[in-house]
Amino acid sequence: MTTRNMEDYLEAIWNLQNKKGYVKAKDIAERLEVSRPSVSEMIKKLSENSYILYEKYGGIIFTAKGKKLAQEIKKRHTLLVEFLKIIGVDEQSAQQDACKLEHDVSPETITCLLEFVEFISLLPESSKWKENFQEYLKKRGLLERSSNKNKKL
Amino acid sequence: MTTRNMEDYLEAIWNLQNKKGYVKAKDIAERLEVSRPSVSEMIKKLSENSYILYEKYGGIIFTAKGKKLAQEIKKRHTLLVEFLKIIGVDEQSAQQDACKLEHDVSPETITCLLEFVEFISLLPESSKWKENFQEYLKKRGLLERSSNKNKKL
DNA sequence: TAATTAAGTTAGGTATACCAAATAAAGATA
DNA sequence: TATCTTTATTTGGTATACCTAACTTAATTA
Repeated sequence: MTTRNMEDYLEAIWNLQNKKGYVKAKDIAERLEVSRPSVSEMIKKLSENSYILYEKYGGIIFTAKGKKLAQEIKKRHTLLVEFLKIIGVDEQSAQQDACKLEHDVSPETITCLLEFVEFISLLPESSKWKENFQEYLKKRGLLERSSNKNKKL
Repeated sequence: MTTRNMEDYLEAIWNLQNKKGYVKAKDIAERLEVSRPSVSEMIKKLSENSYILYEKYGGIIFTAKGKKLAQEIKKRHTLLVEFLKIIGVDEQSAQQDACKLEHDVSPETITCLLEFVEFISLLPESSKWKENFQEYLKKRGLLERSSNKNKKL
């Protein structure tokens, strides 16, 4: 089994791979804001669990298993961001939240989210779903936000 | 700051409190499926952090701070369950997912979810949103599920 | 009330994930 | 090529959260 941390590292490696074509421990450390010893440790662990191939002081390559998992994580992330944006979360917060939430959504919920996102995006223009929702948010904002300022939930 | 674990314990204590009127370490252990020593440890920690009042071998009472936090957590949980059910997740999975997700949703996302849930529930019957979504899911199920059986995402 | 059972705590140990400091290897440059 | 710099690893230590086994306190019941 993978821990949420292993998933974070795999995702980071995946992203770096796609962005730069190669992956250095230093870059992982920067991206995840952890120390290099932490990265060394995790690389060892991911390697022991056959998610990546790694030789000391060498490069990092995904195994088939690792690649598959990294792609799944990435898809979950993308889906969550899409969804969060639909309900009005701004891009940056959506990215941040997705990073955390992606570890805990069950496959069933993922399926439902996927269907929801597809459903919304396939709505005919005439349905005006987005406009209605926007309108609702706007009204709500005008009417209630002021009295809700300190309600954090 | 609270860890996600502290939040889990606070929520469990809150729920037991409301259900039974009092809280025993044993019950917390059962509900969270952890050992009694783990509960002792966490009780100590929550007490040190002034979320609860506790005397050895005695009862557990929330402080104002603890009560406030427990209520927030509970609200987040309830909201998440409501939302998940709207998009078609079954009750049980919704409960389970909410337990995990509730620790990681940002206040901003909570607000958006809340607005979304309210928007949906306030839709006039004539909008037939739910019916349309149901219909969509049904069609999708018939058309694509068979070819998607092994796609886990 | 004394003995038994149930509940809670302490002691000691595991696993994950983090860190700083020290060391080792690789890569760059003089 | 020898030195210096960068990068990576090892070492040793922290914090969280978990556990079992042993012990203590409280509650029950004989």
